[in-house]
Amino acid sequence: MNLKQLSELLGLSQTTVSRALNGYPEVNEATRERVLQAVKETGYRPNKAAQRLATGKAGSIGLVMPTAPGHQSDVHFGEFLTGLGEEAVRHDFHFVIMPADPDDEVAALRRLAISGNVDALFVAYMRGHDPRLAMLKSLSMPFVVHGRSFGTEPDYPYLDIDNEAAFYDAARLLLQLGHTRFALMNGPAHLDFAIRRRNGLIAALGERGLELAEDCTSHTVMTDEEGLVAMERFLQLAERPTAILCSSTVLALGAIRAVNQAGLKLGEDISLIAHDDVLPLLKPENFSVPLTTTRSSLRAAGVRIAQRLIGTVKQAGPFPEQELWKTELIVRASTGPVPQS
Amino acid sequence: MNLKQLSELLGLSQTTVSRALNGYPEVNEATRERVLQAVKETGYRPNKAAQRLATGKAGSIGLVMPTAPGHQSDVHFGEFLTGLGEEAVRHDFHFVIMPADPDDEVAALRRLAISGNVDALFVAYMRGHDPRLAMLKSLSMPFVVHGRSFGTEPDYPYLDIDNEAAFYDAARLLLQLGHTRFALMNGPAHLDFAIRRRNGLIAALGERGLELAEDCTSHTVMTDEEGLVAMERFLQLAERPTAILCSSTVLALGAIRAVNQAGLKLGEDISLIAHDDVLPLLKPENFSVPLTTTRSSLRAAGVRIAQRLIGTVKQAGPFPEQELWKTELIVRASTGPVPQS
DNA sequence: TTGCGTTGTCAAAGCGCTTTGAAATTTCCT
DNA sequence: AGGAAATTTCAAAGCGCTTTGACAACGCAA
Repeated sequence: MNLKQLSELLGLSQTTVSRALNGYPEVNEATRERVLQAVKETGYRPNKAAQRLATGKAGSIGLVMPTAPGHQSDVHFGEFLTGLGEEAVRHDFHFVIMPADPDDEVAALRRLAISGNVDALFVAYMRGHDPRLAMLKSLSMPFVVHGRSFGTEPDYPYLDIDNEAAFYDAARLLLQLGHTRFALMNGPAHLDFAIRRRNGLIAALGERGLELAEDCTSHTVMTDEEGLVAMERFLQLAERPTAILCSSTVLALGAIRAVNQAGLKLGEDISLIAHDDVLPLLKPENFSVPLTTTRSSLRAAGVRIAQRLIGTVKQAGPFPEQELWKTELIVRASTGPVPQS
Repeated sequence: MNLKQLSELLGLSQTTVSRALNGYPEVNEATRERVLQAVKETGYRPNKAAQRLATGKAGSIGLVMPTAPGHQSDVHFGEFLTGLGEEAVRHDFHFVIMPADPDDEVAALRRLAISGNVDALFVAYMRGHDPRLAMLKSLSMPFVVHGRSFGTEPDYPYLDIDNEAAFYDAARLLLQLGHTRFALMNGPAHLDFAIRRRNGLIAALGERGLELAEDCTSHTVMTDEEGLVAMERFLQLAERPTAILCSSTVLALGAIRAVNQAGLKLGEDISLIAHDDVLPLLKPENFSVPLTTTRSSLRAAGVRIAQRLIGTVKQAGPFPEQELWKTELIVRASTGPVPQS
């Protein structure tokens, strides 16, 4: 069933039916009723591809999903997608997801944009000096970035959390508790959030004349295995750190296993603060020793970015171009005063 | 840059250029070279919507993502998607994801199909007597179901794991260890896998003249909180169960917390077997007491389903219509002989 | 009655691609 | 050399929709 058939059925022209459907004013109310009724009866749905071709709009936002045979799937991605979806469903928008090798992200993004399948782009996993930004700007397609790109002029639309402040504040808390030996379990070194969190920690330490030792820093993908390995390394150091900052509750999971296996007590021998993306699977309050965290909901960020993206496509703007969300520092039992020894 | 412009640039007709691009034989090799060269230089990409409109194929597979403001995001969904993506990227396919309220899945699926945006559909979260099957069959669009629908003639294309055998085997193991008091922590009662796993357990118990008590069964969404609550309830029973079957490692996470809080020892006081979807986040071997599991990789299932779906669209078939994968029973430390008491 | 502004409807063009059927060109065989 | 066959290219139609610009039909004032 297509427009033509429907209009023939009704004895109207395609134009009129199309207008009736799309809420144009220049059509008789009675006619509109009749059309709507027919749509209900026939179950007619406009062909999206044709609509897209005719209008240039498709009601969809595009994103690239990094994936590869060996590539670990990332819970953060799923959680974020849920947030996007929550908003998208309200506007009858959908997603076009292009899976791509992580090395191929720039090209994949370009393909997605040029394909003419999407109205707007969402970009995540930002890196320092991210090459995608220049490409995106040249594209004249709306986009919003989750995160920022360290070292690039921040003149693009983004939503980010204040990673630097988060870890600065977290470090300050631990400093006030008397800790002086810090370690950082971070995400991959080239990612923007990792850079900023590290800077936040270094800034706080610097104020007390302290430094972050090289061997007390780990940059890895954020899995619990890597957390375990990193923590085991820290624990074998001559000058064992007593305060750990951790970029993810996933990493913390492994780290805590290492602490337990070493027979140490979290919150007493070792204090740990992790960043909490509010993953439904990993609630800091449910850890055997509830975790002190810097918190910001990934899902909420997804909702907000979808709002901005969809709003822009629908010209419902204007939206703020840059948003920087504060994180919450939530103190639980995994932090305590520095142990006497 | 579109086909017309490109063809004018080359002094060829659109037809020839199109044919050159799509690998048709009736075009001179030299001409093809020239076209390919021009494409490289201009960065021309065919408009997908137009292609879709003209051919009826779009190189995309559609799926519905259940989502709602209160709705917990589901790790399993993300993991599965990764699997699909891993295969899709090899064929330059993408996904069209339609977020939809869980109550609206049938309608959402129909919208997605009729929209003309997708070549094939993937369907998950199957229920007993699932109403989507009849709709799908009437649609004349390829689809593959992950799971099955209990109570419906299995004449549709699916890939499922043998849930019944999995829990039957798991129960047998525990029976051999002397356990007689069983409990089941299952997923939502209307879901197909939950029905079959329960049946598997009941069958194994039946062979020994045992029954599964009503108050030793819980059907909940699979979060660690629900696992905790369910296990707490089991532990307060007069005739406390000693053998637990658990439909997810996520549930197990909560269950184990309850066991620990009650001062009991997993693998001694309580034996537990969980089904393991091989979530990267939740490795059974990394639990403080490594978990005995029935295992089947969700991601691998995703890859396989994508193969079948894409193969069908590309007419690369034939593919088996029905596949039933065996699960592995992997014994670790969370199971032990029934405690003497 | 004529003339004018509204209102409701329509035919036709166009979005960018594929594909059909025919035409132009080249190649081959006798 | 002449004609058939094979190769290469093309013009035009069509996919299903939106939108422009024109055209009836109507009511109403003059």
